[in-house]
Amino acid sequence: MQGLSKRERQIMDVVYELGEATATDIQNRLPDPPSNSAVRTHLRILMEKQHLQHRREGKSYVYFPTLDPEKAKKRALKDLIKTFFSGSVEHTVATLIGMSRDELSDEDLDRLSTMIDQARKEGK
Amino acid sequence: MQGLSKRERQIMDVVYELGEATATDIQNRLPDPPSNSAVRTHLRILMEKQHLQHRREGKSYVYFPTLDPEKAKKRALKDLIKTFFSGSVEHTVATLIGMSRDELSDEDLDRLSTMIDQARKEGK
DNA sequence: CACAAAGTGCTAATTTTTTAACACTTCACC
DNA sequence: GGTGAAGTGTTAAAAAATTAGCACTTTGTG
Repeated sequence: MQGLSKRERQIMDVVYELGEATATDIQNRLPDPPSNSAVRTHLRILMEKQHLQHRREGKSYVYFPTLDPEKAKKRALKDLIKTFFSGSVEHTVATLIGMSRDELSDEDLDRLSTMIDQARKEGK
Repeated sequence: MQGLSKRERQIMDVVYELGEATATDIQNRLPDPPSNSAVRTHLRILMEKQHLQHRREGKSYVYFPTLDPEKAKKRALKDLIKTFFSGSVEHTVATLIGMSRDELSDEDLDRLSTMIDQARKEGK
């Protein structure tokens, strides 16, 4: 009962991806979707565990993460870097750029260069 | 029985982090460590599921991932970017640099600049 | 080659997760 | 304010994951 089960993890991932979502939204995006009722049971438990909040919207509830999205992103990145990149940010960025040369336009690369220059200045 | 259970995921993460590991190595690094015997049962299942291989070394087996580490890294990054960054590599790199200015030396940043320049040339 | 130490695999029981049924609530509309 | 469609919460059964016990195997050493 500690941490998140596999299904719970999947649901949190959907919520993070969408930003916020109803039970039905989630059901539609879950792999091997269970009944709507089953999804709602998970949502209730995720509320108890404080991973989700909800607000009413018309007839239904809209669920969204308790943790600030920025923090969630950073945390996910940090964990991944620890597991797969021996904690090396540089190695991670290198892989990222290497694996997606196709997807990055010259403008994207320019913006990244600028960001790095700025980091250098601010770091000093 | 499809995909990885939570424990199995934890074990795979330890193996990726260490590169290769014995049952005891893994037991020592697992949160709420179960018996050595329990760990070994998971390892056997992960072999059946083709996520791990092993070789004998002295008395014990040393386990390592079936999937090429490079591919594993890229895959993990891709999933995370989809879930947390709407698929945007640029946004991911930006967050990465932003969140770890402290950890990156000027030399690291120089190397990253060079990498980006190179990506720009090769992309054309 | 007999022994002890360290390691292994199988099995079956326990615990956790996952599920859907069903009765209840909310809302729009006539 | 009655009706139906859409949504909700609770509960308990079913399925999956997790665990440790124990008998077996391997290896090094006298």
